[in-house]
Amino acid sequence: MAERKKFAIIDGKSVFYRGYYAMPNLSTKDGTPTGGVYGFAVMALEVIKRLDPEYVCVAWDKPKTNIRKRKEIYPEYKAGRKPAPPDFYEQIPLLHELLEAFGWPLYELDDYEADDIMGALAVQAREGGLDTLLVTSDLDMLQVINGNVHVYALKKGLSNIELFHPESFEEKYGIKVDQFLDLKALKGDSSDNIPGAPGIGEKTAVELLKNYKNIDGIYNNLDNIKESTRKKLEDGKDLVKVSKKLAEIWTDAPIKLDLKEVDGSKCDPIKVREVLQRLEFKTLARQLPKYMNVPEDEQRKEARKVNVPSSNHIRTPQELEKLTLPEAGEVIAFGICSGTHGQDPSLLTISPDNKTSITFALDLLDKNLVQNKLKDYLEGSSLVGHNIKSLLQILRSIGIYPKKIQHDTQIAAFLLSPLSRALSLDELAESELNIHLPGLEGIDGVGAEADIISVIRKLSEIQREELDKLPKLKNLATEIEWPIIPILAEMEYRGIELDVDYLKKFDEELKDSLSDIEQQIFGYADEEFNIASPSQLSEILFTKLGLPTQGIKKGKTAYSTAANELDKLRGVHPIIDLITQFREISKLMNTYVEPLPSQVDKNSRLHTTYNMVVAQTGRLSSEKPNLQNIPVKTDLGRKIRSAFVASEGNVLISADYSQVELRIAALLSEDKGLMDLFNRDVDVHTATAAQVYGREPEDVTKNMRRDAKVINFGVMYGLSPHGLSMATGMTRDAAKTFIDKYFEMRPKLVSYIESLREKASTEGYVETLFGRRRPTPDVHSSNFAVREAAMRAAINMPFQGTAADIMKLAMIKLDDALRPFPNAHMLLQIHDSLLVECPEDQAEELMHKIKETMENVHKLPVKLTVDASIGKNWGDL
DNA sequence: GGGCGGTTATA
DNA sequence: GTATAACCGCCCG
Repeated sequence: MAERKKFAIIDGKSVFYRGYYAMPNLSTKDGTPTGGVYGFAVMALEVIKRLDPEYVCVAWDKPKTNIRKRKEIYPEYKAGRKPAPPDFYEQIPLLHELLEAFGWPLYELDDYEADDIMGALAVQAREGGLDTLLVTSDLDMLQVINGNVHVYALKKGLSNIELFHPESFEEKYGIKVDQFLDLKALKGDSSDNIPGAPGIGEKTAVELLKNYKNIDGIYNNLDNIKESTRKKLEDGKDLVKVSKKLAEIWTDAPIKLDLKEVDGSKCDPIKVREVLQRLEFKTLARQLPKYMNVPEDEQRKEARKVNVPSSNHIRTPQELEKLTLPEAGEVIAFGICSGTHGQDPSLLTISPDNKTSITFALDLLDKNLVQNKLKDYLEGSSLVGHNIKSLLQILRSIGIYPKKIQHDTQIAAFLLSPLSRALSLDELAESELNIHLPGLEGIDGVGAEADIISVIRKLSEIQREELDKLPKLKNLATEIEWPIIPILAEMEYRGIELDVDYLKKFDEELKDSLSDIEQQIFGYADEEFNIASPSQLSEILFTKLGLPTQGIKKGKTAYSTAANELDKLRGVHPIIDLITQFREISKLMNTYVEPLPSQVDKNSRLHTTYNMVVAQTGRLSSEKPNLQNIPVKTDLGRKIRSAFVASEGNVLISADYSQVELRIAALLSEDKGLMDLFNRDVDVHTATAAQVYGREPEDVTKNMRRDAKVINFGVMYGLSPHGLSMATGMTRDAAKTFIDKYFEMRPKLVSYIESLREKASTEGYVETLFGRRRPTPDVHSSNFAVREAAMRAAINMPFQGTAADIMKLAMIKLDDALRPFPNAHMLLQIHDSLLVECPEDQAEELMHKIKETMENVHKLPVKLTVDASIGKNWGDL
């Protein structure tokens, strides 16, 4: 027997309403509210995916007229409902567009509520032999359940669905489906303002219905019902009657079910994609039911519309031999490898012009042959690509070292729109070109290369036009971002040597002292527990040992056990110091000592990956492993640094910019006093303290210098008097006086910070000396904390960001300066610090050269100072 | 296995 | 008070 076809009827407004409140703040870039539409789409599609119905439609409550007839029966019906907020209604036209794209008709009728439309359609569907699925967040519909009509009730959350059919209904409520209407008539419904019998709730009503079947049965047996309940039933008799009429779903709405109209296969996938894109529902676009997706061959065709480079696959030496390449010039390229840093390269595609693309099967071909063929061409050309740093790793693995970068679409996307996290090629194809780029996986990699190339080409054209409109940003790209790419690629590829044996021995020592400390902690706690679990630790400290909780921060569940909170308890109980030691050792073991040795290559070298498109300020970040947070502050930590060593015959040179960010604050604000301190080479914190406290520098105490240091840094983090008093332990008043005095001394710095606030508010972004931008949308947040945090980030960005730009520029200059020393290599960048490896006999000369190059990186009105040193390992520096 | 809170390493 | 990455425990699906 053929399965019955399924018909889903969605209660439009109720689902939309639930969605609206589930996603309160969603909006598109231009501020159009979209939360309701999103919530609706997620929930409706979830249901469609689960049920896979052949037919779908949406029933809608027509505004205002829809409840007239029930009001005639009971004027108070649905009274007391608050009007929905304006952005609720604003979204309805968007919902209509989405429904049209889905191919789901929307039915609405004067004088009939959505419930009634659903009821009428359900009856007709049953007569037509369909199974009907009512999708709603309103349990009223339960009364129409029967063997062929089921209800899918959406509950809180976006994918929380409860199915009701006659059996599950009975299980949940303890009565039969056909008693539901009477239940509602008895107990009422506050959301629709249906009265019911006053004083009768769900429990009583269910009990009565179990015993007497229905309302008539109950009223015929009043004598058998206990006094108090009987009284309520008698008094409420009229209201119960009215309630039943109100709650009853009508099935006589003048609507005719037309199967052609509700046929789900009418969906227009291209339009769905367009609408979802306009609404910026990117995740959703990837989670559509299959039939709503544009077929893959269609997607290919579309991608090729951008242009159609003919693709040539080189898989044999003969094919490689025959190939002729044009003159070096601009070339689009991308490559794929299965390892990291270009290891196990499998494929390289280049496109010298918009008519040609050539793909090299690197896994099949001899690397030397490919190198011979391509080296001069690629090293003479300028590259266009998406994440060129990875591409360079692949090229490097076959002995090709291009230096000229024309355009990187990933970095350009980040420069133009740093808030966007969607920077992968397929995401950009989707968002910028409206092209769905099928992944390479699963289709043998063949055929997709031409599409990828054309997407990169089109993207780069668009981005270059955008950059042309922002000359400073364009300059940043060409002078800093593009040239730093091959330098970072080289640094990553080269890696740094790790003394694995040394670390393994260190690990043994740490293990011993950790288990010792652990035992002592268990001794004090008088039980074993997981010290690494903040909740268990908090329980032990504050409940079992009863340590004072006064002044200790509280998290969501327990009192905080963070280091600064435990500090307040030092001396109160010996367990505190032990925990601090336990934390330090386990952190070092778990994050550095144990994982790092397992990540070295066959030459004992560690290779990090620098990311240029994460930090909003333009800093690099380092990952897998992060080599920008190798410990240095504690003695134990420095031992880990000592495991980073120069290779045989070489030494390491460390070169750190001293106080860069504060120097940049001085030059950006043109504060003469601050600039003068740096240009006179004096200790800036001591000098600041001397000025604020009105003393001679030699009379400045350690504490005075410390306070001055806090405020010097604090200014760059956008600090408040409250924050300062917290950090220094001064009273609020003392902090305020201190700050006032400081601001008096640094008038230009103060006005510059004010101008940053202003710029963030009015222009919507702040920028570095070199034109790198950071958008500041949250300075307009209605949430005070969010708004203030955004302001602080905005104030900090030009300082931190300009420092980052300067360091990158220094690396570019240094790359040039080191050219005569082919055995000297930059290894690591740690924001304001560079680590270089070179032969021992060149160290002294190179150290001075590095210092010189970094200090004179750019003509600036404030002197930059670099501290440099030489050693056999990083711990010595 | 993924997401999140809590914690800590660096600049 | 700025900017990150990575660990662990814990809860969920």
